[in-house]
Amino acid sequence: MADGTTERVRPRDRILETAQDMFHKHGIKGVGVDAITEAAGTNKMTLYRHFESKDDLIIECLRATACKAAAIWDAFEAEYPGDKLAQLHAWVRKAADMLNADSRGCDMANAAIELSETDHPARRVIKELKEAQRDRLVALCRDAGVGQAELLADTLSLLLEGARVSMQSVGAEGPSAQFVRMAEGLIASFRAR
Amino acid sequence: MADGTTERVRPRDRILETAQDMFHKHGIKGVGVDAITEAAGTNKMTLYRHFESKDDLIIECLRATACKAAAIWDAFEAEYPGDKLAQLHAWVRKAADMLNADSRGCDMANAAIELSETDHPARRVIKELKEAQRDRLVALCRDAGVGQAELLADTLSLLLEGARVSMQSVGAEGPSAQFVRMAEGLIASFRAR
DNA sequence: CTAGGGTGTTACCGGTCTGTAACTTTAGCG
DNA sequence: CGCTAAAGTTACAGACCGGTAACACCCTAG
Repeated sequence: MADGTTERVRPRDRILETAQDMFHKHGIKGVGVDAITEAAGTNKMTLYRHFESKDDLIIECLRATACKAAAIWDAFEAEYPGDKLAQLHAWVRKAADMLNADSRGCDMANAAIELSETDHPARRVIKELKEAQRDRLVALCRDAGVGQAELLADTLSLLLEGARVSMQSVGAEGPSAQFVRMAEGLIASFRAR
Repeated sequence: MADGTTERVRPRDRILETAQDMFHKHGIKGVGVDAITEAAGTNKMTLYRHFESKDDLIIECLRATACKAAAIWDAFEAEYPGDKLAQLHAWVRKAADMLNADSRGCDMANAAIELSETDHPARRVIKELKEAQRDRLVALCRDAGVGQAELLADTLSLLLEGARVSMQSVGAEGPSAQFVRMAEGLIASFRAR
């Protein structure tokens, strides 16, 4: 009780934060609600008072991580106000940094793979959030003055998605090591047109 | 013998085939050994007489799918003997075909994501098999007369890997729809250098 | 025909999972 | 202070999981 961190934050927020972390590290099907509540310093009943089900918790976690990702995007605009091309390069750099710092990839993509049931409630949420991120990257490419902005944005998307999954199957020394070179080369190539 | 109507496939092979299919469709953690044996028309005891554990079965399934993938590669050489550039384009076409025909992506990548335990026995197998595929694609690019063959091969790898996972999170109308255009554009770009 | 190995069947073990019920304790607040 | 709502505790239900034991069967090789 001396440490205020576990006491100050509401149980719901502690559960959400802990669940995000554990889902990310061990996968959704790799962690049970008991483990989450224990790590969050609470209990199962409290979890089920705040979330309808584990699926509901999963969805809330995905929304929360997407929210954090959006904050990172906002930071680009704050760092290079108006300079969309600089923001695009910052996006590449940030993506590479996150690749190096964490080898578990994208929570939404991982969830889509784990939750193979086509009617899983999290699927439509994943699609929504991913489409929003795609729209944002397309807008960034377009505003950076790139012709064929959609194609560049989609190519960068696939490259990053591929790098994140390649990281997990062959490690950091695999193809993902060249991500920055690939991305920068693509941007230069599209701008030259 | 020579009785084609009742093709008696050995239980081990039936189990292996069925497990590959079910792991692919529902994920590794999404299907139990009971479901596999039932679908294979046998029982759990027989499975454990042929495989040490579920983990062992997983590994054998991955090896089997990698073997099938290798056969597809061999088909390229058979179809365009000696013409490595044609084989590379065939690789792109085949990859796109498989993307359209099946939305569950690569078994090895999916397994790497599902089996988040860093010391899981399947992990080293996945890495081996993926590295072999990478080597093969690098060799194909090099023999096709492309400068910077490694970089092209790695870029194509990431694009395909990304397309397969994007397919599962945002669907076929997402960025993965442009895979062929991206890949062909890249090959042309690398060859022009 | 017989022996034996591969196979099928049933039952079971110990553990884990999501989710719920009933009750007690705590914390905030007028 | 006392009231109330939130949170903690314990126990449990019902299903599923990977894995094993014991035993009956059947097909074929010798």
